[in-house]
Amino acid sequence: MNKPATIKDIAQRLNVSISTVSRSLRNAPDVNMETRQAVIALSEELNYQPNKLALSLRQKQTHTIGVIVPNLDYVLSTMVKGIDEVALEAGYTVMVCQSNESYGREILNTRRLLDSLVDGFIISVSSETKIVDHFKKIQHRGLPMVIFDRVTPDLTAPSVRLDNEEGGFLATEHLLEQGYKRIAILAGPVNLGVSNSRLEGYIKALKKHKIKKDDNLIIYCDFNQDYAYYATRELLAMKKRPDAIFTISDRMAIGAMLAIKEKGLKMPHDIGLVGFNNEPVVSLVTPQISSVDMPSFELGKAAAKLFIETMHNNEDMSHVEEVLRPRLYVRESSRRVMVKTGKGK
Amino acid sequence: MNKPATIKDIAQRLNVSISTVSRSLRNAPDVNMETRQAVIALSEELNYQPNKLALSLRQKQTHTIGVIVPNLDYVLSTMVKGIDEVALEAGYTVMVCQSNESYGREILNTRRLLDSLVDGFIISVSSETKIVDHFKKIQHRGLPMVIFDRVTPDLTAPSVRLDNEEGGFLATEHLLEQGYKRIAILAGPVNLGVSNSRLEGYIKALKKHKIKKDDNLIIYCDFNQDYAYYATRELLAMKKRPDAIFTISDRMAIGAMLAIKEKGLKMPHDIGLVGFNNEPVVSLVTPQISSVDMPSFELGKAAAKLFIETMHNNEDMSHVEEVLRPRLYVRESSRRVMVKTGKGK
DNA sequence: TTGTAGGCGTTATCAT
DNA sequence: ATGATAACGCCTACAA
Repeated sequence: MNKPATIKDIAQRLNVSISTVSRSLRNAPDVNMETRQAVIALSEELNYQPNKLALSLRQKQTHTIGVIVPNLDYVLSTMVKGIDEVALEAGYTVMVCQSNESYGREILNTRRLLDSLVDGFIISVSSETKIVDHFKKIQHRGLPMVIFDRVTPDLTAPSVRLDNEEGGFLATEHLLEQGYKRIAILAGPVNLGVSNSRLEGYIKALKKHKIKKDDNLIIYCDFNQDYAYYATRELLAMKKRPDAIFTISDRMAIGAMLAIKEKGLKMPHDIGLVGFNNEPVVSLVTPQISSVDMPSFELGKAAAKLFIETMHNNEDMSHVEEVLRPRLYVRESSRRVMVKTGKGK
Repeated sequence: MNKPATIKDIAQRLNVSISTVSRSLRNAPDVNMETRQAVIALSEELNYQPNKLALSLRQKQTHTIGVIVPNLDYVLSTMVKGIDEVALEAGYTVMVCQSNESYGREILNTRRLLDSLVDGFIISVSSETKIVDHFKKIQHRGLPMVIFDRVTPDLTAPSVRLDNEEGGFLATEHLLEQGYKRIAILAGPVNLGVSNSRLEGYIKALKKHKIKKDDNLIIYCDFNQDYAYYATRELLAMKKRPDAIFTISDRMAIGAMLAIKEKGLKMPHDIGLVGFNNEPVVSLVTPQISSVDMPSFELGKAAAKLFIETMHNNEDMSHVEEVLRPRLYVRESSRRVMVKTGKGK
């Protein structure tokens, strides 16, 4: 039940004024060595910790970063870990809110964090979000904000993301090089930036290899194992079925895999499969699934670093755009011929 | 750049005193209808939000709960989601810190959260933690604290956990009923409570079925896929190798599975396997792995509810112990004969 | 070198 | 019904 000590307590016990104590504790210039030492000694004895609320109230910063993420699955929780690491290092505390991919929830979270007087935001946008006024409100308040992973063109803010187009390109070109001809793509929700970019990469690779795009092989579906399963079933029921599938997430790759197995097709012989994210699960299933690696931890760290910079930098950083390069991990699900890229992790 | 409005702003614009505004906003009894309405109207127009720092400073509560977890893997992040849900509902904000299974980091997190003046704690203990003085400090401050999932006998605090012994019992008895005779267990780290309890359940089941315990079949190892893999290799190299393995986590079950496959043994025919937690991954691998379900989300919610109760309740709740019952999901890795328990999820 | 006083935004007590 | 004022814990001119 012992209440934390305050500078007032220390001042009283030492018969000095509050300001002297305050000064001593923050080693201000004008203060007698002896009094200072006495203050420090006593403050340590009493286990003095400055009251953060009072501090924050006074200096109008909470040293807290509001982080909003659509969920806490493997990839995002790894990113958050990266953010946490860097933020802690820089003396910031992180407050994480999940929007559960819900637009309404995201607005709520933004408001809550704004009410909590966080010093700024690090954000990954929910898949449901089309209007971003709630985020603009943040900027309108003059608070720094960094977007990561899922960026959106509607927001002018510093951002960190993977080169998703490159990722889509890598995956698709790999399949082409393995001799697959009719490559389908399970792209994510239509409005989501990452989906589009990965799709762009897919199209680019086809173009480069002079394969003409077949819209029947481009399936938009939710970031979801079940959807991917059903979508794949339909793909495999086509007269001219695809001989390879690129899914823009591993979760979807799993769904596709289940449908492929159910149909009795063998990977990589009958059909090739490549996922995205390189989550641990891809090397646990049989066959192991090739996947484009998402450097989650690094990306999280980069986002936090960029935030700190934005924070300490008066210049306008809103056009800074950090792009990490993806790498493909080739595994059993798509390896038919000699391997050209990295293997395992 | 528009700074948030304060009651002072409102007071000035309305030519009334600060206290009148304050009263109007918190519909206190003594206040004129007209002035109140004027205040409310303006406060809405200015989008007034009370400053949480000032509030907290004044009333000495932050409405924030500090949550410390060893990691944010599937199980724990689901639990945190449960905590979050209930806390939000009750008007609390949650601050999550990961200890990364590190004792030192846990101490650091405790201190940070204490410094942040959280109103209390919801904690799951790191596997490395043997001394719990840092947690006792919390109680010493008079702050409520609830332990969940990984409880420890050294701490007298309200807790929520799974009946781990029952879980161990269920898994083991199931294997026995499937006709397995030599059942090995990959128990976790020795000091960890959950490990011991699940092991207790295992032993209890053996006793009940008059099988004598063989210490060579009890392997203590880290909560870790690789360790489990190597441990299983050794088990399978024994002269009289086990014909079933119960691992106290799914991660470990995966490790065991890899070793089993490598050895060329078939599940469930040659050897049975049961895991713990019932993570989604167990039904993605081949064969699908039987597992004791951990109701993570529910457990998280229960922990938060218990916290809120403890908070609002003056009585001593430190001996309240909520225990959730586990349930076994039988899958391919251990189903040899007629099924008696639930299937799928 | 040290102390006094005002303020951060809010609520609560006491007058008016 | 309303207003002044002190207080929460801290910092910082300014005064001494």
